[in-house]
Amino acid sequence: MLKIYNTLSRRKEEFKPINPPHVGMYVCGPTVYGDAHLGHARAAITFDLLYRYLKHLGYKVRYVRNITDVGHLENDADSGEDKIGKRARLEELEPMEIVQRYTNSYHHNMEQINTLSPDIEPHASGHIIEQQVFTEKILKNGYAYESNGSIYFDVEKYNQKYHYGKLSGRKLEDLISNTRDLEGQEEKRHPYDFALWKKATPGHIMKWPSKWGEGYPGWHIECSTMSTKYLGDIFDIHGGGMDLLFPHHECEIAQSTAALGKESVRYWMHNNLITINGQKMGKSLGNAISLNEIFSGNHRLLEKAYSPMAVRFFILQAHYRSTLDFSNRAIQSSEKGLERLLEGMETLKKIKPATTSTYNPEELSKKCMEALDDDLNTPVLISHLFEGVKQIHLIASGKGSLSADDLQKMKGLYDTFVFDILGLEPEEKQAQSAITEKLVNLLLDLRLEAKKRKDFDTADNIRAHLLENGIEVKDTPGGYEWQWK
RNA sequence: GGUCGGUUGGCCGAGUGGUUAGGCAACGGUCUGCAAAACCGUGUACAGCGGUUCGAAUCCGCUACCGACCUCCA
Repeated sequence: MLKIYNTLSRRKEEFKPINPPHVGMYVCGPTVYGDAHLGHARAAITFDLLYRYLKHLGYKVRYVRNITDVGHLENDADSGEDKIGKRARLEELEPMEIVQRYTNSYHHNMEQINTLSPDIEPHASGHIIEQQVFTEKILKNGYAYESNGSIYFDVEKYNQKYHYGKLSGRKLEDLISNTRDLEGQEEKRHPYDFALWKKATPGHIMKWPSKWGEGYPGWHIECSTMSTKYLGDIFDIHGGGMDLLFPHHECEIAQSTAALGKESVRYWMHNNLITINGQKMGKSLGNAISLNEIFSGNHRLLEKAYSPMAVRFFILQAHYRSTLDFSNRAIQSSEKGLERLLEGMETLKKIKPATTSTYNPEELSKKCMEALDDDLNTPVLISHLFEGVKQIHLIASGKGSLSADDLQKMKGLYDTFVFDILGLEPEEKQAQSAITEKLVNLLLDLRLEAKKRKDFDTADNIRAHLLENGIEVKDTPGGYEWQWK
């Protein structure tokens, strides 16, 4: 039975869909004004894992992940400007050109790390009207007010009936004393009120007409609007990064509750952040490593390039609710661990069935399921898979055996957990043309003959040269194996 | 300042009242012409101080340190 940690209750809860076998799942996607970084990968992989596992359990999942392509307010010296618009001016591009470029780039990266596409990927810019309608509902219910062409959410009014801060564990009184003074807040009744619709300043390039004048939607309204549009007023799971918990998700709850009179989300799930040298990685901190940089090794903090699968495995080796500290050393150990796991699966393929079994794959399978059922505990799952690899080697070296039936189960288990659920895939080996293969085999045949003559100088020479060219040779009794390194 | 979370062996990272997490690295051995791979074996880990308990890394309290959120962020 699957248990997931619900941020709302701060404990693990049994997962019960509202309308089984259907599951609705909404995840906050990227704001497309820059390349995706490690943090985007972690969120995407966390919820990809959940998506894959729910499907494995037989649920019919609708996975919705948005693309934020409407500029949000940026709070720096150029306050009032939005990110996408600012980027567009710098690069002298149409805002939608920026959006398209980074959306494409995001999709490409997500494909590289082997995440499945969401079933629906709504764009905020394609739902301006819905967001206006949603805002009107909140206005009509009396939880928002118009001020100088902008619409703000009335947090205090809301808090009289509901609890603003229930998700992040805050009280309004605390918020009152802790809200920073920001520019341009005279329009708001209270500093913690937030915009549902913002009037466009003259220089603002991304804007749409509305009954309140030219403007653009507020920071949080797109998620309330699009999640309920595609998943219904009440749906099962809402996910996102820990950093979105407040204020973003808190505001979402307030908006949806104010508009619909009920809470939309049953289970709130948050993945933790990736740190670099113990510090949060973030664009604003300038220490974010983009996925393109990781895959190319082109970043001052990187000793070398790391493959998409090394990144995926690295992320899965930590529990999604723990911070994960990135370092060359840490990801290199994951890289090697993944190799060992995949090689174990190759070894498994070569095992010949026996009449009896010394190992029970079903117990392993059970333990793996239990790990996932326990709030997606992938590190424990992976540790079980490594235990299994130990058994595979034992059996392959003749110190154990598997019946044909158990062998089949073992293979099925690994395919299911490693490929289908963890979403790992064998590294792409260097393209092997038939002619290369023949030449390598020819060299190794010659080496074998040299070895028979006890001409070890020649044999070692061939092996060393092949290794220089990325080919690793392993001797076997009376023969050899080789692979691209 | 407020709120929340963390501190596990050389590194990463699970666990959470009594039993080996796991990976990487290291060391010894088997195998090998030598390697590689594989296998076998090896680590007196739970920030500090008190308390509860037959028993605590795990519960409680205090202290120290680190981090996150409170501002756009995965």
